[in-house]
Amino acid sequence: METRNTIQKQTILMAVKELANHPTAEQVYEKVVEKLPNISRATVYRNLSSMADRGLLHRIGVPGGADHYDHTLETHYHVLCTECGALEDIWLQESQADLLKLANEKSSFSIQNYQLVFHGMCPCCKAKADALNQLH
Amino acid sequence: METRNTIQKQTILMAVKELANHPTAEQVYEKVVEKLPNISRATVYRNLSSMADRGLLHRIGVPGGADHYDHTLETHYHVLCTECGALEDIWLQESQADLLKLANEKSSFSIQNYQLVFHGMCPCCKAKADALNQLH
DNA sequence: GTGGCTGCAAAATGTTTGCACGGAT
DNA sequence: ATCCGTGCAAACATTTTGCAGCCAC
Repeated sequence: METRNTIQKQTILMAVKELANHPTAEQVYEKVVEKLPNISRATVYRNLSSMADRGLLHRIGVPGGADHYDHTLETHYHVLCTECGALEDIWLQESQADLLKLANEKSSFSIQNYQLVFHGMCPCCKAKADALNQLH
Repeated sequence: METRNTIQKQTILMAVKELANHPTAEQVYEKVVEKLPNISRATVYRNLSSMADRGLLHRIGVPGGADHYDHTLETHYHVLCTECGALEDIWLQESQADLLKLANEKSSFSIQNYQLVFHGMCPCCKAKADALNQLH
C-alpha cells in the first residue's frame, strides 16, 4: 500500500499543474514525454488514475471522450462546449451539501457525491454559429 | 432529412420502453436480436443515437462506461452505483431553470443544459460493504 | 534484496464508419 | 426509380492488462 516516489510520478503531477486547464491523459503524455522521452502512455494512465483515486487530482469524466484531469481540488463545476470540446471551470457557491442531502432523501442509494457538467457553446463557437444563422 | 419507418427502428424503440430501466446499447441489441436475429449492432447504435438527437429518447452518458438510454423524457436525474454500475432515477424538483440561469451568469459560455449524475452505493452493495467492515 | 513500478505490446471496451445492397417511399 | 437505412467488417479512440525487467526503498 506504500507509494514509491518515482521520477515519472513527479513529472506527471507537475505536468498537470503546468498545463493547468484540464488536460486529458494524452495531453499530459505529450507534455511529459518532452522530459522523459521513454515514458509509456500506460504509466501516464496508471498514475493519473491512482492520483485521482488518492485525491491528489480530480478526474472529470467526459462521456464519449477522453477523461480530463484537474489540479484544482476545491469544489467547482465545468462547462463543456458541445462544438469544440473546450472545457472550462464554473464556480458556483450552490451548496454541495444541499444537493447531496436532497438526493439522499429521495433515493435508496447511499449517495456520496455527484458530477455536474454543463453543456453549451464557448464564445468562439457561439459567434460562428450566430454568423451562420445570419446568412439565412 | 426525412425519416423512414423501418421495422428495426420500431423494434429498437419498443425495446427501450420494454426494458424500461436505462438499458445500454448492448442490452437493447440483445433484446432486439430476439425479434430480428439478423440486426446489426451498428443499426442499434445508429438509431439510438439519432433518436436521442431527435428527442425521442434521452442519452445518459456514463464516463468510462457504456451510455444508457432512457425512455422517460421528463426532467429527472440519475444515481450510479460505484460498485456494481446500477443506474436509477432520482426525481428532484430542484428547479432546472435556476441552475441554468446561475451557470450562465457565472460563465462566458452559452449554456443550454446540464447533466447531473450522483455517485453512491445501491442498498445491496452498501449492505455488503457494511458487512465487510463489521469483520474489522 | 524485495516488491512495487515501468515499458512494451496486446487486448478490451464502446462506438463509428465505408461500402454495397435491399427496401420504404 | 430514388436514395435512405441496413448489415458487415474494419477502423477508431480510450483505457486496461500481462509480463519481464528495473529501480526505489
